[in-house]
Amino acid sequence: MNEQLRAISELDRVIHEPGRLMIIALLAVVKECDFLYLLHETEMNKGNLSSHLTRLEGAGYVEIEKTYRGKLPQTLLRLTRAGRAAFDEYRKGVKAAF
Amino acid sequence: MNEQLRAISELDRVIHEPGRLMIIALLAVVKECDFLYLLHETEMNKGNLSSHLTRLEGAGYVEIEKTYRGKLPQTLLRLTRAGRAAFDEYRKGVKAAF
DNA sequence: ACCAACAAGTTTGCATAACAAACCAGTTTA
DNA sequence: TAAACTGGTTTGTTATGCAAACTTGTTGGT
Repeated sequence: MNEQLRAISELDRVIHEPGRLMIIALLAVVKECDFLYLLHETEMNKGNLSSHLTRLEGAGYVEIEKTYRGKLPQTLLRLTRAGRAAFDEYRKGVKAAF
Repeated sequence: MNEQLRAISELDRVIHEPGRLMIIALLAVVKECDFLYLLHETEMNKGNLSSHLTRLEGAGYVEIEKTYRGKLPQTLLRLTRAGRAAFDEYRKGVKAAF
């Protein structure tokens, strides 16, 4: 297998999924945001966004903090250190593949 | 949605799958090859490779020609014009996303 | 001549995964 | 006080990727 194909085959599938890639790319820039911001920015539906976030949390890439804004629930999201590292790695892989 | 996210969300899912991305990246370079070459080069198993190729054929991205090498069957693969165009588009999307 | 092993793929079955609809707890508005 | 809205989560269905098993034919051994 050549280098290009190797790079492709080693891409992190958790990050590779476009829905999650959008989430991570956003969090990499804004550091922290809430569920609704992600919802509007990514144009996903709520169920979808929720499950992708849960998946990212399970992978240790995203931190989910549940709090309140006034009396309404609010979910805050941040990239973990591991998440940032995985994203950097993913980008290196993409660069290597193209 | 910002430009980066738009680019991500519009990535062609048929091409985005790493298995198929490897196939297409290879075919984009070599123009034509056979099943076994792809098999060894991508390190997939046969079943997997076969179904990805069928999917790519269904999308109109790859042409499958069944022939013989001596008495043994041989399957030749080429990118179609549409396949090349889709791959170019995909790469533009990736560039735009990172 | 016959049977086992191999070549080149394809089909089948299963476990995940993505997606959207339905749901839920609490809050604000009319 | 009931209807509608907020901010999500859970559930159910569909699709997908994957590998094991199968298929069709060929070659090799005895």
